Amino acid sequence: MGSGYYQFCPVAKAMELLDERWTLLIVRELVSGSQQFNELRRGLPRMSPSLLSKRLQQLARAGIVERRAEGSDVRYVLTPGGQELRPVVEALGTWGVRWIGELGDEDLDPKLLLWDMHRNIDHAAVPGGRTVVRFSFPDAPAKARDWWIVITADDADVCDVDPGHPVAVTVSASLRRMVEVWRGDSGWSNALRSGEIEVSGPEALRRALPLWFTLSVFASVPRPA
Amino acid sequence: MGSGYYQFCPVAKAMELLDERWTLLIVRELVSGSQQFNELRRGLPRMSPSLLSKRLQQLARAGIVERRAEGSDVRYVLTPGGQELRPVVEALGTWGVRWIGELGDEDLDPKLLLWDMHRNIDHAAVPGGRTVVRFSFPDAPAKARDWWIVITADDADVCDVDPGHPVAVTVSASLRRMVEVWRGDSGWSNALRSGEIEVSGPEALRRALPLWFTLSVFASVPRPA
DNA sequence: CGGTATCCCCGTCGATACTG
DNA sequence: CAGTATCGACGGGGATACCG
Repeated sequence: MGSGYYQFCPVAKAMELLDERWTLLIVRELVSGSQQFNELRRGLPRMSPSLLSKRLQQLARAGIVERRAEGSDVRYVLTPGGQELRPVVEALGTWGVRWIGELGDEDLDPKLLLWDMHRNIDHAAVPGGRTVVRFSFPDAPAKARDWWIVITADDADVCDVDPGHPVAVTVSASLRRMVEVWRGDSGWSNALRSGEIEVSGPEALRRALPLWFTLSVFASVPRPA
Repeated sequence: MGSGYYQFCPVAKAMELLDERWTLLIVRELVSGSQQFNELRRGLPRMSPSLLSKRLQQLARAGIVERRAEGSDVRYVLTPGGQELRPVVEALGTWGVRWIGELGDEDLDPKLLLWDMHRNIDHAAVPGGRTVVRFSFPDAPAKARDWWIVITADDADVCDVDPGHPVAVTVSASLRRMVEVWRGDSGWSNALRSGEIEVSGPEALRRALPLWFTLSVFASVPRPA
């Protein structure tokens, strides 16, 4: 960037750091609980690893992130100053979900959707043992059509190939509708009633499934009239 | 920019618009009450007019700003969606004032300081008629050393040349200290007691002067321990 | 006052490959 | 897993001049 604004205004000073491409999305990921390098990458698929590396260094220099290496285990952790960026991220998301209505087809990344969903599972609501949910997006390109989330008592994994375990429930929907439900643009119940999302499997599980997934934190933001 | 993040996340969608250089500072200016093109420029001295023009068009296209031309009078006004960016600007400023401690000498722009101060005058606290306050920054370059604010009942003007009217009070300080007081990093009383800011003039006015200026909205943000 | 037009430099970012 | 290395294109944006 031109790098500096040459202003003493706190907003300007904050933006000198935060207006660079990707920076605030990295903070979002950290706020969401990601800590490892490749974990961050999964939440930022279009970002090159070198750029992520560079940004993490910048954030560390700025005192927003601390790099903690214990042996070969490396973790990026928000400092107290970094944690206070949470309100910034929340304000941006709240604004975004209200005022950026239109999502392009390019924005509908199933990998990202599943990655988001898997880390917001309400494990207490899911039956014990191992539960496999299959997602099917008939309108997506062949390679991105089928996904599985394998849920256990305290973990969840995303697969883009059949993990082999028996599937408890299958969710079938257009990618767009599924994203809209996740974001809270549209409700589960409407989408189910209209048949735009189909859930198949034993009735008890079918009914329970919407409770397994805690939706995006922005889903509950009221929308403009 | 690479322009898009290709994510449906509301934070990402918001940043697609707002992470471009200068954009959020324009919003800050609009939130602060500026409406005319050259008024905006005064709050963004280092921004080229062409870029400002371009950004305003982008903001208009995004539905954040409305361009209202009545005859030859042109005003840029925040739409309802734009007004809801206020919490974003406030969150950024609140974070910035807490965690970006160090201001470079380059950040200490007296023109910007006076511009900020003049639009935050508590006219009810200032004596009636015309009151002229002179600011003197001995450490600033010759051309930026002396400034005058001419305050009337419902207006205030900044001059960088002596407007000729009798001066009611003169404030003398280092630019840095004055900025720190304005931002709330340092209190009026400390700066006055230590002599780092000197106010000269009739005692009643000298005492009253700190009340004439409402400090930055971020001045009251509590600082980290 | 309210902008456009132009010009060119330099840094950013993206893509990809590769290493310990 | 956790990054570095390299490379090239592109375009953002800074400066300045100018117009109605």
